[in-house]
Amino acid sequence: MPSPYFTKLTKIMLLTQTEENYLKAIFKHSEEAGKGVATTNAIAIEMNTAPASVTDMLRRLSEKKLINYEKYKGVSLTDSGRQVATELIRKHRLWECFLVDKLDFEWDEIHDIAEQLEHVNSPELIRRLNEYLGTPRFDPHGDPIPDEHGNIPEREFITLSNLEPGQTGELIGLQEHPDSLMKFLKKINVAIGTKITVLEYNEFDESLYIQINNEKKGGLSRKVSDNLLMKVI
Amino acid sequence: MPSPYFTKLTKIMLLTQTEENYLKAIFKHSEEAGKGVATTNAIAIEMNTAPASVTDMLRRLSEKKLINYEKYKGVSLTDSGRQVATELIRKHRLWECFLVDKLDFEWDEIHDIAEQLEHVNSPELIRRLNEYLGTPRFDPHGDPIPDEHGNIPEREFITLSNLEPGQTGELIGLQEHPDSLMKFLKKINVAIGTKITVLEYNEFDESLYIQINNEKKGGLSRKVSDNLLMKVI
DNA sequence: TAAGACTTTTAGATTAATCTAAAAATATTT
DNA sequence: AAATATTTTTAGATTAATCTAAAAGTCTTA
Repeated sequence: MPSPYFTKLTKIMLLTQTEENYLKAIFKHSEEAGKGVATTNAIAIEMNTAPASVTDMLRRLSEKKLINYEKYKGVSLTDSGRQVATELIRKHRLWECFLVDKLDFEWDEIHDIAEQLEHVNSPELIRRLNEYLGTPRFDPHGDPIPDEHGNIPEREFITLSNLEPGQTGELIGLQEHPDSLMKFLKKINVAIGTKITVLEYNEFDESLYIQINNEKKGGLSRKVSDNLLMKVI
Repeated sequence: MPSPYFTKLTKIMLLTQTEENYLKAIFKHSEEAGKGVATTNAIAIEMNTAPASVTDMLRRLSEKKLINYEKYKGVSLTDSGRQVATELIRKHRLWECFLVDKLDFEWDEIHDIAEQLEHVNSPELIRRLNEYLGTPRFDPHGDPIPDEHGNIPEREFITLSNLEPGQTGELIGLQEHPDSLMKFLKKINVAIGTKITVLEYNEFDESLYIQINNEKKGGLSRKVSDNLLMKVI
């Protein structure tokens, strides 16, 4: 309707998967990382490309007004860039819920599949998927799922490494979730929701002696306990 | 394991989405259409590209041994090309089942979404999705779903236009399913499984006077009745 | 603060997928 | 079987996304 009266042109810009992935990488290394801006190098490492390729893409994303970019000064997302990024994260995490809740995948098997599914473009699909899953707020790794407006639920947590001997907490998420960590946790029977009691703190290597769900006891390295996000109970 | 003893190198060739779409188009215009070979022009129309682009792609698919191609002679799928094509069709139709059965989409809303989902690459995902859906043999349009080996269930049918007055049939599929046809059928309350009785044949324009599910009566053009695949009951 | 180290950008190529225009091959019709 | 029409291929460009090598900018540290 070419009328002079319409006020808001919600331009639906079709992005390539690559562009989408760059926006996610920028989100991760600026806002999510707590820094204001992402650096070219960080993005290159995240995307597994040469820094020169990143510079090139930054120029293009900047032209499309998805990022704020000044040469040599790092990069941050504009409002519309942030909207795209959080929508992708929302889609990724909803699909992860689907894979675990409905198709019985395990939490260490879903990332690569969700990485593909997140690029499927259909707002109605996501609306219905979200409803079908019961509007989950967290994904199978405990990561918060942004809502339609890009608001991300806050989690209050303390890392297991910061619990005092005697305290018990419930696992609500992971700081990072590399495959190796998830496989290890599976082996010792720790998952989202598991209760862990700190029995002893070992000063020498900063490891913990813990009890899992009031049953098995065992040791846990500092590196692992740093990655476990707990709610004290 | 670089051993001289392994015999079968199941080369998993990663194809681009575009290449995959060409293979589907070739399948549609050769085997599925009952012809031996697909022509450059037919593929160009199907893919919405210039014939020159098709020629280019044919050269590349031929190099990858996915098609049999001789200049000016048309093109057919090799065994591995056919395997890729039927897997795509399988994925497409399983996703369509998911969209309708689980997310309550209607049959005229699912094609474009399934067109994207079919390119997600994860055999395990499809294995589980198929199981989750109860191993359906036909999709929401009544189209047969190829099995893992590319075997396509046969349907026996007669078009509604070939039923005699007095005969009743059940709708089991559509010859083609453009949006306009599906929307029309929705409006007159005809869907897969609907029973249709032919009451009269109108010689002048070859239209039919029919009764739907022993209730409403109405007329149907030849063009529509040619597209309705029925099982006589 | 100047030298060296590191980061980032520029320059120039490459590949996949596309286009238009023109040439070549095949098919159809008189 | 010529002439004409249609289909298909070739030739030469273009765009997105990537690369390597080299130049430019910024940071760190001696």
